[in-house]
Amino acid sequence: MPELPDVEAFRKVLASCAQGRRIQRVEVRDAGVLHGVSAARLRRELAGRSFTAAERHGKWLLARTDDGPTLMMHFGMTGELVCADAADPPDPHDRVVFTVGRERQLRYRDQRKLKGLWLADESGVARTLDRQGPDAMTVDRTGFDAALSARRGGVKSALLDQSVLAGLGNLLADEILWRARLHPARRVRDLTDGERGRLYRAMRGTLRPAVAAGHVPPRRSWLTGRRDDTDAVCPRCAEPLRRGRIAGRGTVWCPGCQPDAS
DNA sequence: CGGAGCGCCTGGAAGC
DNA sequence: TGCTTCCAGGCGCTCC
Repeated sequence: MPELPDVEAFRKVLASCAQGRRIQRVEVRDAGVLHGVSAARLRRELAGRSFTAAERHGKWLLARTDDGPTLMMHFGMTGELVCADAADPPDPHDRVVFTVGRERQLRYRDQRKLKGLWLADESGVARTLDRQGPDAMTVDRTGFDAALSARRGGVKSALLDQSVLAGLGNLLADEILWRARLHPARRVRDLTDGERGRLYRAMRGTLRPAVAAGHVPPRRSWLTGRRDDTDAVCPRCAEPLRRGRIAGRGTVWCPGCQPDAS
C-alpha cells in the first residue's frame, strides 16, 4: 500500500508528532522489523536525542536526530506511522514505539514486516539513497526523460523500478499509465516524445491530488476506484477493464484507452 | 540488461 | 464448519 503519497503523509506525521521533541523511550515490541541494529543499540543511540528534520525520498522516510544517527524507515506493503497518546492501547502490529516529549508516541506499525527500520550514519544514508532514482514528486521533465532514457524494457516495469524513479508503486503505475493512455507493456524506447510528455504530465497530475489526500484516492473517476469491482469498466470509456500480470505484478488497464503494444 | 520466479511475513478471502 | 491454498499496494536476490 504505502507509495509516495502515503510516505509523504507519514513524513508529516513524523514532523508534527515528533520533530523537535526529545526521545524519552524506545520500545521494541518486535525486533523482526530491525535491520542491522539490535534493540539495545537502537535504544542507546536514540534515547535522549531529539528528532530534527523529517525527510522523504521515494518510499524512504528519514528521521534525523541532533548529532546522532538517522532513523530510516521503509513501510513495505502494510507499514504505517502513527502518532498516538501514550495512554492509547497498543495495536497488535505496533512494532516499535518511540515516546517523545511528555506522553506522545510515534508508532511504527506494520502487519507483515516486509521492511522496517534501519539506523544509519551519513554514509549509510547516502549508500541507500544512491540506489534510488530521482523522486517522482520533484523530478522535472528533463530529469524524467533522462531517467527513462537508459531503459529498454516495458514502461510499467520502468515506472516500478525505484532505481529509475523513486516513489511509484503498483497502484500509481497503473493509474498513471491509464491517465496517459499508454499500454503498460509498451517498450520505453518506442515511446514518442509526445507520449513521454503525456506520461510525465499524467504522473504529476496523479501525484498532486494523491499527495494531498495522503494516499491514492479510490475515486470512481480514477482507475484505482474501479479495480476492485467485479465487472470493472473504464471510468472514461466504459470498456471492460483488463487484468493481467505485467512486470510480474497484478495489472489493470483499459483495452480501449490503452491500445496494445504491437 | 530485462524480466520471471521465489522468498520474506501475515491474514483475509476463496476453494474444497 | 474447518482446513488448505491463494493472493496482496514492496523489494532483493537468483537464474535464464
